[in-house]
Amino acid sequence: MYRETRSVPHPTAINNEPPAAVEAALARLGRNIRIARLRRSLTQAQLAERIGVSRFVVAAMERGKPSTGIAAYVGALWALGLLEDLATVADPAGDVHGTALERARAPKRARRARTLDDDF
Amino acid sequence: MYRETRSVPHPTAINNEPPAAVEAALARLGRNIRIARLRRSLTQAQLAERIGVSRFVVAAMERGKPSTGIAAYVGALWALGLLEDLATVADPAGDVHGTALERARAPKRARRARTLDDDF
DNA sequence: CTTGAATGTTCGTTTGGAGCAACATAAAGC
DNA sequence: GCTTTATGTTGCTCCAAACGAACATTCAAG
Repeated sequence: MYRETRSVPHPTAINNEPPAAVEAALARLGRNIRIARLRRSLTQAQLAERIGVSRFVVAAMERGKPSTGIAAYVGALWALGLLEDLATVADPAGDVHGTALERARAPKRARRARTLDDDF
Repeated sequence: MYRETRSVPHPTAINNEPPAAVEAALARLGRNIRIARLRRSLTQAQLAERIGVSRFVVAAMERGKPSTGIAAYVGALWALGLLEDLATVADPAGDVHGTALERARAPKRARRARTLDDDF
């Protein structure tokens, strides 16, 4: 019997009540996208057309809506010529924890690390 | 009549067939998240629990699935201690187009810019 | 090598996201 | 001021994302 994770139907927690830090990050990202759009004198509808979604999705993104698909966000960055900014996100080269702690390992699967490495 | 945007039922284009650049960016982001997770010796299920989703969502993210909600991705960065990497994305301060071309404007709404500024 | 755990994969069910419409509001430009 | 147009908001329909379960596969550690 084997509980995969927990028992939630579909109302995903992360979408309904994201951690404050996540919510703040999304809000800022949305604001940034909005500013970039306005600087380029694009309407929500125009940006939406370039991305291939409705204007409501653009509006939702600019409010930092958590449940909107990531493709819309990345598509917006792409349409605004800001896609390169994503390259540094979670980049292994800049991952302090990684480069410092790993040092010659590259496991393809995780393994129980019940050591004192419980960094949380 | 008033056509808001165009007539697509729901199978959003951006999710089904993202531009190659977008697809590549998502694939890389997924790989980066996976590497960061493995470096921290976390299983997909463990990371999923921290985020508040099922392990399948984590697996989907690591494959760069476009239609997965952005909250899951940002939540993963958060759970991995990499949230700060998002701060620079679409940051107005680093937006070349903006800082150079704007120079003293902050419109709250877009307006027809039919000039030769059609940067696309 | 053996074994157990992590990951991949598929299926059915449920719920919410995305599209569209219609209208309200507000700001930009005259 | 007035007009135009971008943006906000609500309600509806439809489809896919997320869940859970069960099983196959593949790696890691002993």
